[in-house]
Amino acid sequence: MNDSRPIRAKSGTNHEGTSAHNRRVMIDALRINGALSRADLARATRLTKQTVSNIIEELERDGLVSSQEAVRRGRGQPSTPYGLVPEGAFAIGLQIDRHVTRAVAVDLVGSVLVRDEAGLPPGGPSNGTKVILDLVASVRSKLAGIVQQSEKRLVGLGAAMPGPFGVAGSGDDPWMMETWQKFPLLETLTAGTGLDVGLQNDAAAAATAERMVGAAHGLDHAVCLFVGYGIGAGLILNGELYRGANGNAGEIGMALLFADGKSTPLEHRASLASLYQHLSIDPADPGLYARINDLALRGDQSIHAWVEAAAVDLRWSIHLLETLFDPQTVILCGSAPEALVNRLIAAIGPLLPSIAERRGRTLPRLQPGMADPWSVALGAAAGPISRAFDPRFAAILKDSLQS
Amino acid sequence: MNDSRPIRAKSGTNHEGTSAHNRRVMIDALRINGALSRADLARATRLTKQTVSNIIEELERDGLVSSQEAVRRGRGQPSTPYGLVPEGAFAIGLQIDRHVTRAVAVDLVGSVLVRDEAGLPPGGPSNGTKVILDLVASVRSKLAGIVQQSEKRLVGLGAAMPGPFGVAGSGDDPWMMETWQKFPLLETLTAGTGLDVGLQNDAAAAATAERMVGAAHGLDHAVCLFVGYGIGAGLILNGELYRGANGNAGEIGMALLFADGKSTPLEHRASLASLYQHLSIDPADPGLYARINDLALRGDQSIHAWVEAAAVDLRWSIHLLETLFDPQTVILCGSAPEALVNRLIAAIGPLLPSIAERRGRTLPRLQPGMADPWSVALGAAAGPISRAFDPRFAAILKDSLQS
DNA sequence: CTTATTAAGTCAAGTGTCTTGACTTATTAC
DNA sequence: GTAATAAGTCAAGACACTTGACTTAATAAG
Repeated sequence: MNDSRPIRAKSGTNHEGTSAHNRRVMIDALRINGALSRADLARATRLTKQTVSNIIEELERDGLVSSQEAVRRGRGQPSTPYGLVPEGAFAIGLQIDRHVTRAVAVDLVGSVLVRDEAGLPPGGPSNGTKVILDLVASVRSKLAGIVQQSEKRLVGLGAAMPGPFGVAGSGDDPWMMETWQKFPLLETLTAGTGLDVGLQNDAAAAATAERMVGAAHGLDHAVCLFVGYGIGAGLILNGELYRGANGNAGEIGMALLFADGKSTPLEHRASLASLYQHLSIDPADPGLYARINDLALRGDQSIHAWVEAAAVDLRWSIHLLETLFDPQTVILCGSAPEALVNRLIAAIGPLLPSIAERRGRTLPRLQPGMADPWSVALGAAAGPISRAFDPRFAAILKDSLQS
Repeated sequence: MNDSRPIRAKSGTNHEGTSAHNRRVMIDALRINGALSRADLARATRLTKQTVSNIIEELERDGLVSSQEAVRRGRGQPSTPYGLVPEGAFAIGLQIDRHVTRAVAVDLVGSVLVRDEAGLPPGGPSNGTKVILDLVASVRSKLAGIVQQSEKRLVGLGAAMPGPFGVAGSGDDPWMMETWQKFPLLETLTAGTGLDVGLQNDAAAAATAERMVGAAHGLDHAVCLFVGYGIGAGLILNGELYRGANGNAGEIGMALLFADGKSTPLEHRASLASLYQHLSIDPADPGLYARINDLALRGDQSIHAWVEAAAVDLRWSIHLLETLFDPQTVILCGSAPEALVNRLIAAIGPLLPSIAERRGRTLPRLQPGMADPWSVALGAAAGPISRAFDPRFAAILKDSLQS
């Protein structure tokens, strides 16, 4: 009876877990509602006034919240609102894309303090690693030049790149990201920066950004359809980013569409890659963004056909995401010029009927999100901040407390 | 500054939440691994031996676990394994389908102790409510006849019916479920039984059943594709059933497929309803199940064409679910005869390429699940048991503790 | 202007649950 | 037979939330 099978169980919790959760709940409440008094916090979180007082005192000592001018709200002692201190924490966000890498430094409330980018040489990680590490170091030192003690308050480095991760020979990827996807990026970045590093795909990063400072702010169920070089969906489910069993959830770009007897991945039909192909543009062109923006603003005919075709696929994608995830809202975002995203949204409507057509909806079914080449890097930075400060089941458990 | 906007915040937690979580973690560990000693539990949950001892003692007093014969495992004092006591808790599961309603009584480990069914008269809730309440009462009294004190250990009533819920005029539903979907079933059942009632769609119930006693046992990320009168997906994400913002997540049957220039919901192409139509069978026929089972077993030609056509759509559905949810496995189940599900699985293979093709997979991408007319009722009953005993984020929070 | 009422926030003691470290018990290895 | 090992208990301790009385500071009412 040599019974050495591993025992699977979820982790238990203890006082520290309780306390960690309550701290996170306070920060979350202040992020969603803006400054609140301790009495407000006590009512909203169902904790006692005393507990809230203790936690707020601690958060204030830690430099995460600060008191504001007292507010008279009728009879009774005026309340003292507390708000998040933007300089309470920082994170570095890193986007690795086909031809370029971008890094930003972001604070606790999601403001971008530093941004910087560099071209990625061809050849994948062997040539790109140094560029990336230099870029991160540069952003980090610029941040240190702007705010004091930034290093002490740096909660981590979030990296974002196109997925999927760890998939057996996707093979037909013509954009050379496969070498990056196979590369031990996490380990390299950890070793090269000494920071706590997280990795997610670009759509997940975009969703994280939308949740922190965008259209998904305060929502617990939102899907971000991200149109970039590829296309993917970032999933906010139950108030947390959903990653799936292997970090590849939401890779809708790999969904196969059947038409005319052949199957094509969505990504080949509705993505900037397909637009570049349609326009016969070199994706490595540095003036790309401005050029597309210009075309979109002018309503150029050359872009029109692509927009119309992509809108058909996107309309269906949105319908499908609504049907499967039942979110409060779908957000269309991208690392594309805003003008292009707006044209897409205009062309997509009206939406297909779906379970999202409910009586008493308050949010629109489809909303524009950030459309900005920096949104992925911002989302990448939002990852560590969310992991460090948002209420999450995992944060309560013992195995997440020490390590 | 009359500032009375509602403040949104997540609930905090306290010692009770900690304790509730740890109890649930113990029960979960025993459910997944079978009987375990306190020392094993302490290692697996990262709690101290002492804490585990206290909790196990309490669970034993509550009749949820019991000690087994001591086991000698080499040097050191023999360990005393503790296992779940099946009679520790019971739940009633109720399935409401088009022409029939089924109820089961289930124990803590998911064994069905009582099962009973009744035909549903046409006319929707106005005629059906009494039938349902009588059925529940009958199952309940039969359970009381089998086990002592069953009423005291009844944790709730789970109901399952085809979704979607609360959707504005789905209109084209030819199966008369719409009147049920609009009916305040939850309130009626609560009032009529005095039990804690939960409601979910049939696919979600099937997934809950698979997680408790089926192919998803111990998995944290699994998708159950449920082929019944309609078709839907039950989602186990992060170890919990995912319901979406409005309880309609996974309603893949409403996904529109485009072919030959027109759009058709998946449900009209791959579901038992479509099979009945294909075979020109009356779905109200009481001998339906046996007849289909017989046809499937014989490999009848009349069923073959439908199987082949449905397999195409199901293959694609599985591909899509893998792509969007990145689960550990997809489970095909149904309220269909097992022989039919097996034929479908055979016809579906080989699967389409997707992100599920990973190096080092241990689980098959597609597995057969329960195919049994009673599986939905079982899953419905599994709902309250899961809510009462599985580790869940919500169970830690203060607002779930008292009410 | 005075007093009652209301609400925010503090104080200090209390309670529940996990943790710690020493100890007991039971078995196998040498 | 003794040492080593592992399960499990005991009792004190630590931690974080709770309780209820109290203080502070404002508005409403007379």
